[in-house]
Amino acid sequence: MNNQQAIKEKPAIKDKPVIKAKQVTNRGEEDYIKAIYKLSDEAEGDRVTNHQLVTYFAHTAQTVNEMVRKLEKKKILVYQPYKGSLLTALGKDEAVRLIRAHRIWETFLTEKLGYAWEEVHEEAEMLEHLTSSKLADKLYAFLGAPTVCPHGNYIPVLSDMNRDDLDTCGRLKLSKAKKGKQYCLKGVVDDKALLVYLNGLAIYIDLCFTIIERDLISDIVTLAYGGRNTSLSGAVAQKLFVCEVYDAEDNT
Amino acid sequence: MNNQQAIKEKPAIKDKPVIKAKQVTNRGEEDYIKAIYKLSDEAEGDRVTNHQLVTYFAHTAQTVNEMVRKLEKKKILVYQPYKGSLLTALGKDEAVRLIRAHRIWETFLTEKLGYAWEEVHEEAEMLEHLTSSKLADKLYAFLGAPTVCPHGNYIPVLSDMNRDDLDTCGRLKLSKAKKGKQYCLKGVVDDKALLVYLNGLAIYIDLCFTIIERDLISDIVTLAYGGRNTSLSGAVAQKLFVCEVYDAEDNT
DNA sequence: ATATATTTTAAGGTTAACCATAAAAATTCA
DNA sequence: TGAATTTTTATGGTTAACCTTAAAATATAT
Ligand SMILES: [Mn+2]
Ligand SMILES: [Mn+2]
Ligand SMILES: [Mn+2]
Ligand SMILES: [Mn+2]
Repeated sequence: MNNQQAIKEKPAIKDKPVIKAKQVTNRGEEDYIKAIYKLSDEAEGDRVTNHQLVTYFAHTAQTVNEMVRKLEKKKILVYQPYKGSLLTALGKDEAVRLIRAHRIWETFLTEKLGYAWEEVHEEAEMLEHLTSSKLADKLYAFLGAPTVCPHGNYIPVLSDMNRDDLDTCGRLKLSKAKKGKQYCLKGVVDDKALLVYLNGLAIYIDLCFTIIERDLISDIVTLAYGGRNTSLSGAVAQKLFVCEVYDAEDNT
Repeated sequence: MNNQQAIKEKPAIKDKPVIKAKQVTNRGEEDYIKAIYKLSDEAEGDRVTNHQLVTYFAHTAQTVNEMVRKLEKKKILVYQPYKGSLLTALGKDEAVRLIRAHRIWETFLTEKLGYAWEEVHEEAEMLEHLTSSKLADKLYAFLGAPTVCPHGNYIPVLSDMNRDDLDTCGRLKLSKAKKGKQYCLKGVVDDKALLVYLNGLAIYIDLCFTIIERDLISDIVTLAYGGRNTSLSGAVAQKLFVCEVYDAEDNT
């Protein structure tokens, strides 16, 4: 209905249809991979049970089973009924890639755009799925190759791909810290309610404090910092990662 | 099956399930909105026919019809069979919001991450759908409130929301330019093949040139710039937007 | 060793976004 | 004013990612 129908020569420059998103894995699958990677830290034998995924995602057992079986077919994990799932090397690479992208975005949003640390997780949770290695690497370089995200968690690099202790390395859960010693906060679990709670207590990454009380019966840790004392439940203390401070400096 | 089942007190800080992506419109719909907005520039009476969408997306007529009817139900457009679709005010706002996000991302990718201008469209095409107004505004401020994207197209701001001439304002298609006059390239259609082609010809935004030949029979424009002459087809010239340069400066 | 509880899976459903085939309706052209 | 062409729409499919209900398999605890 227009000019050139017989003159069809070179692949001329013409209006191209919008590109189709054709990814290998999609958001649903990718979030399962990350979840299994994360949950396998705590679980015995590193296996992640379907039940863990049911509670983590608030999906039905049926849905979890379907997803797990699908990822199994894709060689991303090995699944044993009643035992749980174990990521393959392929699956771990995927997980680390996603966690890397996630933390890079979180760093970008806080460092460059001025987001608060409790605001970045949701955004990163979406952006991570659209992040090619190229984009991740360019962003990472732009940020100056940061080692940690705003919550103090390590941003993995390629050489970390198969390290299993990504989230602990060198750090200690505050719940395992000892009375009388001094610690520095180096990481927190990225949970919005927790982050807002910590804001209210003026607790942030790199804060140093002394443990002045450790009540093992009520499971309460009491910290002293900035001229105040704060008591935290064991549940919260389990979500804070610290390093011991050896040189006893003044930190009022 | 664990510690506190009777002690259910405050909304305690516990593991939250991963957030669910709950957007009002999704990628498919959003790309239709943008397409209708873009195509309505050229179309008569601003209406966009289903046929235009069929060729634009390379979707079937059936699919286009379904999407159009769905968007109609959502009050995003008004559709008249055999006539075409017209965006409502709501639809236009959506379109401009998306175009704004798209161009902001493109600017970020080139200005901050060093992407080439032909590499950014696909990335932006995905990122735009995950961009809240908050994110768009923060990115925009971070970029220093740029007026144009890497392809020279205007980045709309809120006050532009209902302007219809977003993509022309003040500029002229090179295909309409006159022999002997001098012009400055101010914008190009964001088409990858075109961008790569222009790279090869050392043609970029803000290049100034003189039209030394305008062959209306063969539909060819010949430009002189940087000590060279280049001939472009009318099809290409239609995708370049220029401003006339009045002060005849030296630009060899 | 059973009974109970938990976990898995079978069977079938929903919605979104696509597809194909073909009938119906409107437009355009001679 | 037909006849040819184009546009729309009715019907029915597919896949991905969720769901419910309920049966089957396994684990655990007495
Ligand atoms: Mn996070
Ligand atoms: Mn995610
Ligand atoms: Mn673009
Ligand atoms: Mn898009």
